[in-house]
Amino acid sequence: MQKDQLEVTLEQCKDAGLRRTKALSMLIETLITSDSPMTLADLSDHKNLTELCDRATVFRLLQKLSNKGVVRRLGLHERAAYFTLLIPGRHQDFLICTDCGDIQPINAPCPVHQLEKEIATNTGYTSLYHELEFFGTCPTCT
Amino acid sequence: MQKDQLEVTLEQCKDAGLRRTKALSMLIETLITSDSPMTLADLSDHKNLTELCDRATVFRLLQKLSNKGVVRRLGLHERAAYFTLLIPGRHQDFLICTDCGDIQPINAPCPVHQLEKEIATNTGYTSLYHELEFFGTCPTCT
DNA sequence: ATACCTGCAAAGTCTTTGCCTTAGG
DNA sequence: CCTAAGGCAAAGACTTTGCAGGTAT
Repeated sequence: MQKDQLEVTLEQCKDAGLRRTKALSMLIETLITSDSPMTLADLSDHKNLTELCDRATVFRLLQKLSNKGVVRRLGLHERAAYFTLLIPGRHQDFLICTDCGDIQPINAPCPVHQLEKEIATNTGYTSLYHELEFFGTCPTCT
Repeated sequence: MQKDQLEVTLEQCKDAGLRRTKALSMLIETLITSDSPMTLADLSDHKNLTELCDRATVFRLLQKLSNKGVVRRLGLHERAAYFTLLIPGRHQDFLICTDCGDIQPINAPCPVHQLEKEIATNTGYTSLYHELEFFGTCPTCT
């Protein structure tokens, strides 16, 4: 099943015009095997890849794969952290344009608080809070 | 109302042992006025602050304010972007420990997809997707 | 053959710190 | 006064790019 996924993804890459190199295969395999997202450093230092290729290669592969929509880049939009005042009782989720970077607050009630409570009880995590962001292309950039 | 918020927040800062300086007041005021989160650069280059103090000052203030729980730092946890394979029909949300950085996938059904559709219709954004992360202190780090 | 990939090393971009001066309380 | 805060400039931490040589197709 995971083996299939590797082939499927490599096929996608081929269709996208990428050559089938060892680095590419191993990168994809590593991502498939991992059950959570990985950073450039995680990947480049992973035993699968660290001997096999340079970090610049991993970087460029990830870059291409993001553009082709094969992988998704999470967090670090605009390469910087965002800060916001922490006002008790107030919570904001956001809608962000992946093209122009425009950020707007969402005024719909956040549907996540209930789940947050459940997670607290189920996992034993304390001081829970969440971040919810929607990304897409805004009408102007379409 | 917003004026009150400024005073309330400055009071918090005072309780936290911070001195009331021009830079601090203006930083808070700027954050209150903004309706979405701002980066270090946004703040430091903002007309309110750019002439008033150095970026290092803004940086240090934000750092203290985060520690005191007056502001929250969004995104860029671990100072790096995360990558994940984009498998159609599969979607993962995450639970992350703010102490040790442990990331685990959440297996509860994601309660956000419905809202995502509504947002698409209401705003005209296309290609919508979302990122949802829960943060807290894991049992081991408590 | 000929694009495309890579490794290496250098250049960028921001963040973070050290140190000495300034100024709240 | 005494200690926290701020300015300036240097140091870090990663990311990103240029170039010369290797490789899949």
